[in-house]
Amino acid sequence: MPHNRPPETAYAAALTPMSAPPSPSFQPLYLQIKSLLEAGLAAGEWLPAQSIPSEQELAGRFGVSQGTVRKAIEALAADNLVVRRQGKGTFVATHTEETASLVRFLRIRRDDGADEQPVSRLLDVRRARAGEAAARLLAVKPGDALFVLRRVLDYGGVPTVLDEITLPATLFKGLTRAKIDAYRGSMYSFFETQFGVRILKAQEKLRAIAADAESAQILGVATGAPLLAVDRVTLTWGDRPVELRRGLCATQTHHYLNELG
Amino acid sequence: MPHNRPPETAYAAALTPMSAPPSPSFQPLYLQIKSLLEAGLAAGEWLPAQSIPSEQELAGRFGVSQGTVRKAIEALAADNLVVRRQGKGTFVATHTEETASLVRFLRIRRDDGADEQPVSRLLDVRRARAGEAAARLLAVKPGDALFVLRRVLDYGGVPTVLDEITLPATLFKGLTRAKIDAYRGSMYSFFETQFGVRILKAQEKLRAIAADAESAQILGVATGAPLLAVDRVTLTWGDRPVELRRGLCATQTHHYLNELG
DNA sequence: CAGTGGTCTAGACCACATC
DNA sequence: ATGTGGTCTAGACCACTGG
Repeated sequence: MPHNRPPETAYAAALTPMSAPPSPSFQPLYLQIKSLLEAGLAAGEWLPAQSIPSEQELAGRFGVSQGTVRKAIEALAADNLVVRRQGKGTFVATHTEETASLVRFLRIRRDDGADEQPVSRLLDVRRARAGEAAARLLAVKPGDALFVLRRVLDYGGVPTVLDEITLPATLFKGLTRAKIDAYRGSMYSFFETQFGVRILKAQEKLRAIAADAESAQILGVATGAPLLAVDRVTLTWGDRPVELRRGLCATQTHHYLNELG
Repeated sequence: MPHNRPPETAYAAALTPMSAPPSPSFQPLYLQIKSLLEAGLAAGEWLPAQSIPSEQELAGRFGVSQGTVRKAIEALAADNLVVRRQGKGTFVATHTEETASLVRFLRIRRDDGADEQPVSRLLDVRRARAGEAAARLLAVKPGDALFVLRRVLDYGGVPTVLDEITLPATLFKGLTRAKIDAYRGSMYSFFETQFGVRILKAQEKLRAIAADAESAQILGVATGAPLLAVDRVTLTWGDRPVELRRGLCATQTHHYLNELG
């Protein structure tokens, strides 16, 4: 079998094998293929929970060996973009039907280690306009329309986390309190299925602050009591920010868990 | 080349290829080899910063192909146990001369994003005996000898983190204040080079607490001010705990950064 | 130059899921 | 029986390092 086969699709024409003349921005084949697959995923070519083509199929399409496609897909799986299932196929990752979603994006745990699922209680949904800070973090213009919703997470009936969630209105057109109340499932599953907004990663900054009167009342602590403030920026494809979230956590019986590898 | 070659060393005799009769606790060859290499690392067969044998060498020693050894080593590298350097070899990971160490195990950052290296100031070193809680977390017996040291991390000259570090005396024989003061480098580099204690991973639990009088005075905040409390259990080979650490962080100008993948 | 890890290919066979 | 991903092998060539 000759090493240089003819390109079989438009894809293959864009690929640069390692044997090509050296270039300052060279990428190995499998990373180029990973990027192509990532672009397809971002473009919605394959939807969450659907399977992507088999390794054989992709190898033929790209004009490379199965092993090279495998390395690309393994890299996607390492980034939590797809899930591989032996005997079945490779599937686009989703926040629905995924227990990992709660573990991945909700780090609050009971002190005794028991894994207790919180119950979410929506307080209010309002419209607002982006201030300077929010606009910068969300990559929108100051004055752009936003949704701001607040909710409480009850752990074993005890209010423990007060979340204020800020969303750009353009990405969440038609969001209403009724829709949120009607939805069964996690917030990010809601974003994904109802608005096509795929949450991929997030950055959190943690601080200790003193509770203001309102937060204290909602969380059942004294005004001025120390609270764990978790400021999250949530990202989708291309590291575009799509959510701002401030969580205030009462840490008398619960804590924020982090594993350092 | 025949598929079934004779075992070349005692290692190879212990390996179970996939073609063997199915067993309840089967592991693929590359994971078995990973375990063997991990055992060698834990036993100190290759010391930090030294190189391990080449892929070819190991493939011969284990009686498997180079590709299988490669997968084992790649898994070790993903666990931060070794570092691969093209053209040079594969090296045992170390906390010295490693900028990643600070990034990996110290998550406090300045709010403005500038990466400022903290300066460590040792307050005191004392001997103590393990209470119930410390004994359980450190897997020692209550009453066992401990070292407890306290230090302050100054960021830009401003005291920001107050650490209380608890160590089992058996693992850190001969630890004195003078030795710590004399050492240039990170705490974990100190453990590694002076006591042969290799820090591999850690688990942190974060809470917001009110500053007691002494901590407040050291950190330059008011008594009762909210502080971020970071309770860390640090682990070495075999997930054996070797350090307990409580960090109290003033989060007026700094925060604890966490990336959720 | 030789030796190392990094990429890529080709093909065999195994384990699992579905029909 | 078929198709999927998972393991393993063998060998080629590339890229980087150092003598």
